[in-house]
Amino acid sequence: MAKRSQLPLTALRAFEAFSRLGKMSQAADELCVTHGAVSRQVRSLELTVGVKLTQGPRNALKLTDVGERMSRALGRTFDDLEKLFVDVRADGDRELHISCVGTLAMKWLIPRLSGFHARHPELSIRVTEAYGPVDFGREPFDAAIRLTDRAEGGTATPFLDNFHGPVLAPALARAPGGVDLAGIPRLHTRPHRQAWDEWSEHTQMPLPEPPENREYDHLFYMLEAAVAGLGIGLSPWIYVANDIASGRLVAPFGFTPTPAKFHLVIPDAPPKRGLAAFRAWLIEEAATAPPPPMAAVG
Amino acid sequence: MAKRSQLPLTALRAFEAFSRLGKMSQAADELCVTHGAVSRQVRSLELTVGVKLTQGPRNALKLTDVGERMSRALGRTFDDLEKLFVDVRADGDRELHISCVGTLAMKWLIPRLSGFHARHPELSIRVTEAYGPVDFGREPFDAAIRLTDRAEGGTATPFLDNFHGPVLAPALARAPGGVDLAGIPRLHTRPHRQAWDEWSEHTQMPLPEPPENREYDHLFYMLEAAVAGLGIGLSPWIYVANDIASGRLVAPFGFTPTPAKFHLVIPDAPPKRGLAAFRAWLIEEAATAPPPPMAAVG
DNA sequence: TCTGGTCTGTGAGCTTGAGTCACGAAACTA
DNA sequence: TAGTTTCGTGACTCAAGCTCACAGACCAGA
Repeated sequence: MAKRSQLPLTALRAFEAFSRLGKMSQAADELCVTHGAVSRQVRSLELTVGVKLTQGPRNALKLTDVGERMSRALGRTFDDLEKLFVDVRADGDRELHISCVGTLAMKWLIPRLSGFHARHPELSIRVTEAYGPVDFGREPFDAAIRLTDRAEGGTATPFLDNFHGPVLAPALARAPGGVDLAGIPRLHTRPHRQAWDEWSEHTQMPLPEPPENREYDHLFYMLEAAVAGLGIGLSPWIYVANDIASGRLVAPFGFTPTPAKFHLVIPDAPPKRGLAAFRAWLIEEAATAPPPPMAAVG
Repeated sequence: MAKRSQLPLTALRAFEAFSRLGKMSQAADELCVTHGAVSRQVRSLELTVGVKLTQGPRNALKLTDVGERMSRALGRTFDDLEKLFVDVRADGDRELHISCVGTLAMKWLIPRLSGFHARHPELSIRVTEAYGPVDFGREPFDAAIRLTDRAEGGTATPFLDNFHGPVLAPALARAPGGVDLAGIPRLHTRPHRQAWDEWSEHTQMPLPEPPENREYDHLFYMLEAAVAGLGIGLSPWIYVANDIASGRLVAPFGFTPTPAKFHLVIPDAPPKRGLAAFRAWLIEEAATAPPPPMAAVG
């Protein structure tokens, strides 16, 4: 019986508008439908509750007593509902939800976010790790950060160049005769096996067969292996900047720019409040980030 | 912006059910839909409010903080809505809404209703005047009273025979030579012009041409004219029983049953609470009503 | 009393939101 | 490793809900 799952919500909304405005045609305007639609909805509501809610001649419809009572209660309830909805939406306005490739998020974006919060205390950033192409019509993201060489599904603003280069533990690099790619085990990541070939192409450096190839499921594991002296790995600059600064890793060949850059992708449709500020901050932050040691031009 | 006219009510209901039950599949059961429907609605709600409401792996979905707050407020609001709806429906249950041919309502039903109220104080009867065939699927009536010789759109129970006969003012009837249909102006009602012919047919009485024919828009006007001595009119018994008892009118030919009887028509679908009591009372009341003076069998 | 204006009711037909079905993926569990 | 539970989703379907256009009821002013 009368469970909430069966509530005729559309009819209730139509009746609420009619009862508040007094005229079906005005209610229709508010609901952006025709008066006929409201008329049908009100009639259908009367049928399901089994009570007449309206009375009087067509051109001067009034509510019945029951209709009057229902109107008052309904009005309050819809006020609540509307307020709730607006509140939650306001939460949404205060929060920028960024979809970001996980590695950049962890090593670059999140460590810098406190600066953004200090400058824009009224905005909060929520970062979700994601990799594939983003579809703003399907997921509630306000923007996405992706490493790509072309825009995809929205307007993409490049804000950070990407560099990569071989890194290894200092102890391994200090071997007699300098760093020889043919003499050190080579470390790979499974998601991006072609990385070394790309680097060779970008730098025009020959890539001799190494004594051994090791493969890791994730860049972080690979980097830990490199720090431990297990071989030489290829890594984007931003992920190892700290390790190089602290001397845990060295980059004997420097870093080379890749064609792909980090882009901020924003949906074409509605420019969300705070997004411009975020983009400006992002570009500024990227500009002040320390540049990598460049590759010795071969 | 975010006006109540644009509220995604279905999505809100789906999310409310999901947030209360914790599982999409349970929410789907409650709403009598598939889990896919709930999934889509929740996702669409997240898109329109621009906030993620759920998080976690598929098989153990949780609400986000915003989702949690929204859930609480939504739950309360839907509680209100459900309660309101049930209350109004309960009003409907206490009230029997009868569609009744106006003349019977005024002269017979309404004067007797106090007896019904005394016996069933928990029920209230609302009588609306109507004439045409009733469509319970279109109007919120619980039952209808019609003068007909066949059932129409529902189950019809005959409860009161219909009689008709010529009536006129006593002064006019006392004319020398008794009442002569050929010598008295004949009164008609516009909605039922063939009434005199039907009476002639039922009684096998010849119907000579009168000196004059007068036509009235409504039976009541015609009866007033008869009381005023303007002519002889044909009226159903129940409408003139009081006038005859009080001597304002006389019926020199008595009254003749018509094939049509008064029927209580009730919808086939849901037997409304109190309707059985009303029908019983109606039949009883009709049985104890005084019979008319019968026609002298010609 | 006529005429024009306002408002709602309604038959017929159309559009699209909401749902179904069936499959797949992700996370557990034994 | 197989089985279970649960949610996400592409493709398709269907009827709730709407529009359109007309009609009927009422009113007001000339």
